[in-house]
Amino acid sequence: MPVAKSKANGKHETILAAAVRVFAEEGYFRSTVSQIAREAGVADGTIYLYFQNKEDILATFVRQHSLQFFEAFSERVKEAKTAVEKLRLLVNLHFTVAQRDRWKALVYQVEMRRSSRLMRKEIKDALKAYHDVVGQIVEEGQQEGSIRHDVQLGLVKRMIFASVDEVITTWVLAGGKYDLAALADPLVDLFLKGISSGPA
Amino acid sequence: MPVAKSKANGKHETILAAAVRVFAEEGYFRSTVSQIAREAGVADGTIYLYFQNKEDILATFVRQHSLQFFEAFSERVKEAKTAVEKLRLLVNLHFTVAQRDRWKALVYQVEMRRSSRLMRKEIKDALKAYHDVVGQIVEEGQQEGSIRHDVQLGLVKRMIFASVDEVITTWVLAGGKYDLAALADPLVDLFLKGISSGPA
Amino acid sequence: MPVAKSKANGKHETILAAAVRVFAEEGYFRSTVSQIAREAGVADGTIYLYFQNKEDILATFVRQHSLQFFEAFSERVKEAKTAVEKLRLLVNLHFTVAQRDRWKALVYQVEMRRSSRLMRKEIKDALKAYHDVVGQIVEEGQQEGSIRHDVQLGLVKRMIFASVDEVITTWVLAGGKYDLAALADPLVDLFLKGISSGPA
Amino acid sequence: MPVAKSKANGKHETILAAAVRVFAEEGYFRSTVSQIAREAGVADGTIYLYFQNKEDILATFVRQHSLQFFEAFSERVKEAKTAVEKLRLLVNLHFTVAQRDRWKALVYQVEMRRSSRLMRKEIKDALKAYHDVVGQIVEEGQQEGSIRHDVQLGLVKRMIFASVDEVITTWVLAGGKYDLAALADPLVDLFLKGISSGPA
DNA sequence: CATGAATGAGTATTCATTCAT
DNA sequence: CATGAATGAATACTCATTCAT
Repeated sequence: MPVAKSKANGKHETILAAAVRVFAEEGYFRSTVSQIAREAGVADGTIYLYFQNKEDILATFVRQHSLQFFEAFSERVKEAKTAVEKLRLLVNLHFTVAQRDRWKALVYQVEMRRSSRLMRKEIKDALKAYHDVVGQIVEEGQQEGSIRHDVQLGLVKRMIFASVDEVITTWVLAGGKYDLAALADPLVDLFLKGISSGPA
Repeated sequence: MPVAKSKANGKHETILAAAVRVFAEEGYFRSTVSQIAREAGVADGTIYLYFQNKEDILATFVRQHSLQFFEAFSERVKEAKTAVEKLRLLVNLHFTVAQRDRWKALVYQVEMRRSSRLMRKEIKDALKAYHDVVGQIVEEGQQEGSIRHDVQLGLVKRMIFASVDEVITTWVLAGGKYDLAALADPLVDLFLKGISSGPA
Repeated sequence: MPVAKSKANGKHETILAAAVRVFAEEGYFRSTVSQIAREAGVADGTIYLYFQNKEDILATFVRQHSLQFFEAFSERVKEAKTAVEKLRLLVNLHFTVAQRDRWKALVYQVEMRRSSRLMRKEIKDALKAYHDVVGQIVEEGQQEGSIRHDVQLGLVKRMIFASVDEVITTWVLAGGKYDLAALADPLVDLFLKGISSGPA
Repeated sequence: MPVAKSKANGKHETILAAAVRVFAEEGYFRSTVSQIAREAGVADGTIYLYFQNKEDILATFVRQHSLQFFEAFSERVKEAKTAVEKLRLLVNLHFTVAQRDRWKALVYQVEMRRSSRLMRKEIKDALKAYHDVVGQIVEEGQQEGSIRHDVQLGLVKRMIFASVDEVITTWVLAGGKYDLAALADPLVDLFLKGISSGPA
């Protein structure tokens, strides 16, 4: 069964991978199409056989990376029974994926947000998908009775997303020196119990 | 006692204010030094009498904005007795300031992170200051007994900073349509009590 | 007797015809070899089996179009007895041919002159052939006594060629809205009698 | 009395003159902005302080050259009494101007027609001005009785313009080897008396 | 003969920064 | 202090042409 011709020889992937490496090292704006081509071992013009322009490379990566993440989550979420378990799983997966390929994480966390017009949509889509997942989990938890009803869903989504995102970004920028995945459970505990000592 | 010469005629501030407006409207990278000069009503070259380069304008704004924020906080924190009150005050102030000048907030929240080398330091400094303040509050709360001891301080700092930051950014990008300050208390409640319904 | 291989399956003509359409619509310089290939229904590389390069396509068309024109003239000139009749026939044919296929005329009149090196020769050849024909007619007329002897042949040739050419070009660029052939006789009358009212 | 600042130091003219030389030698399309800059002794970027883009340089030259030509004609036409004298003057001036600066003539005659969109208008304007002048002369001649009434004005205009144009172009492309101005009167004679020997 | 993926040379244009006035 | 004309490095993108299949 033949795959799409333009992807048959994997040049699409080769270029994408090369671009991620270059973006991670140089930053999106300082990266040059020629650099990416060199890193990918192709001619400059070849880039444009597979991507519309420089920004499209980044957008494609973001789209694809998001997709893979949520597919993986969909797959693994079946293991979880309760909403809390699902939340732990989500955060864990996020941290694990980031730890597995720091370059991808760097681009996804930091460089993605630098571009513009075209990117805005990709970022929005990715964020929305994340928010939706969190939202479902929270609502499920409320039905189960494990999560309070007197919370503003919008705030909860933002708190969880932003915190996870920030912890990863910090780890990435610190050079990936420590064990990121180990922070998943403590962070989820914070989400669940808060920092207050009393019964509030 | 004479003020610094470069600030004597207020041209420094004029340029800074103009730059913030331009950055907010065009985005840092698409902004042009000429645009800023025109907006400020000075010649292009004049910019370089008051700032080292384009990036320095942004860095100066960030530095100054941070400074003002923490000065204001230092002033107002005296009103607060407990750590929890201080936390509420911090978040409230952050939201209020953002709401007061959305353009500044836009640049501070969004554009600041787009630049590089030079900015890295400014961002770090600003973050560190914020983290320090949060850290002090949390430790104070722990001594008071109002905040649990079994939390990782680093995670708490990041959670609080990232969540506040994200809520503001969302508000800014949404065009400042709703009342931001009203979200301060609910958000702090989330920090304190978490989302879990049980006694944990 | 086999025909030239490259013309056996008519692909040569197919490409040529496609090119003329593309050149006419886009202009020579904005036209792309890929566009021509697509219009002709062949692969990009196939073009180069039948033509040396982009310019050669245009040159070939010009050469061929000129040839056909002068063959047609040679054929029809037999009908004419006097030099004046031949001149009328030449101009008439030129106008009629242009009117029959405006796209070809557009390329021949306008685009032909845009290319360079290689084209210079083709244009020269085409012009020379035209000049030769006019020259023969004029000389014949001088022998017949119908055309003055005190004219500079070079100027006469240029006047006739340029005027016919210009009238066609104007018609082409105007979108072929009016009847071009009807202008042949009035134009020849101008050549013959001039604009002066007196007996000169 | 100060001239417009941007033209005060003649850089506008310097660049224009340099461009004409480069266009004449290399042809418009093969000419490079860098070449023009070098020839003018300025930096590449300086070109864009005085012209919008490459094509604007050519357009400016054409506009200016046309203007100068018609101003000169307006001035000198006062010397002429009859329509025929005016016609001789027009053709003479055209030939003389071309002979005076062959480079300008080369660009005006040959390169001008190569560009596109923007140029279309300039060419049209220049042609129209020429046609108008010829048209006025012919009509004046008809009123005087020196020019026949049974001619199509449109054809006469085209014949005269095209013939003059072609004779100049031939001279230019031949390298300006012979005396162009000497051809003015014989050519006008052709226009007036035609080539026919009989009393028509 | 035919294909079309790959090539890579070639270029207009922008804009942060400088410096003579 | 202020100006703004001049600089020139830096870069994404196109497209005619080739050649392995």
